[in-house]
Amino acid sequence: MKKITIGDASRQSGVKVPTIRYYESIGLLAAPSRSGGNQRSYEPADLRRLVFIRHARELGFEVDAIRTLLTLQDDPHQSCASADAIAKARLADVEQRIRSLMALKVELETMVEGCGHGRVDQCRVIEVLADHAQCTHSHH
Amino acid sequence: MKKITIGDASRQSGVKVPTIRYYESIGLLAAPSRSGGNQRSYEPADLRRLVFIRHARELGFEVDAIRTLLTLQDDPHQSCASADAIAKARLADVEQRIRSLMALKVELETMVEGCGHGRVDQCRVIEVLADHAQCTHSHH
DNA sequence: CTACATCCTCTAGCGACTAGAGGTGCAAGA
DNA sequence: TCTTGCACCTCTAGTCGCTAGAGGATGTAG
Repeated sequence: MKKITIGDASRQSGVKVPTIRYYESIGLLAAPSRSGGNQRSYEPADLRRLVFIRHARELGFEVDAIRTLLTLQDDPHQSCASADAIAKARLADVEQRIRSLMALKVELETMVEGCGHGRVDQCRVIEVLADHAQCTHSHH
Repeated sequence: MKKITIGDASRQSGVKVPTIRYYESIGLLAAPSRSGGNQRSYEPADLRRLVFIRHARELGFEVDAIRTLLTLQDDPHQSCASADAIAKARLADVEQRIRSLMALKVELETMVEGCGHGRVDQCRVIEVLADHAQCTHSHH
């Protein structure tokens, strides 16, 4: 069997080399065996784990949540209630973020549209920032 | 005129006390005069600046962008092209974020809906994370 | 005068990496 | 065989925008 170096693992998983070492240092990925001159040598299972982690990070899961998801994956006979709860919490968070970003978008659009491209003292961008009362939304 | 302590400034601007000191340390807010036993004493103009900063932060502007916006505000005869550009860049960023969060939401919803609340080996949450090919969207 | 809140400075920590220094290992071409 | 040059190693420090805490000084109310 050919040995998988950290560089190969990086290319095959899409996780950068220093990030792989970082994941090892925080215990998200088990330390692999070393071959020859102290170089890390990975197994296919490690690659799958890295892809899992990358995908979860792309979905915005925090490292702690991923830690839990990984232990669940390691023991497939457990109830998946925890995984479900984590995903639901993340979904709620994403929905909340979308709501505030939408409000923010409206506010920024008003600012940009109101800018007459003249001097700063007529600029709505600066004006709105200086005087919160001018906001269309007052939720923040 | 009564002296405005850092605590008053905090209450009136909505910026926390350590954050005000932090803003001073990074040069976002000028160091105020000190009165008596070395305590900071603010002017009304400082309060307006703090509100400006807080509002800009709430809109997601980075400290560097705020620095530029503040220098623009200080010189109202300048062209507001920079302010406009900063706000437009921020708007584009917000729109991009909304788009990716929407895609993410769809993916999370699929995961959560697909969870049969049984054991982990039938859980779609874990499954989707382990195998990226199962994503409805493939942009990431 | 005594509490007690508020202020001061300074350092360290958060999350999730990223960058760089300074050194070793390894495979391929001359 | 030697050398070139990339990939690897460890370690520390930096990123961003704060936040927390230690340890001490000051200000105010009763």
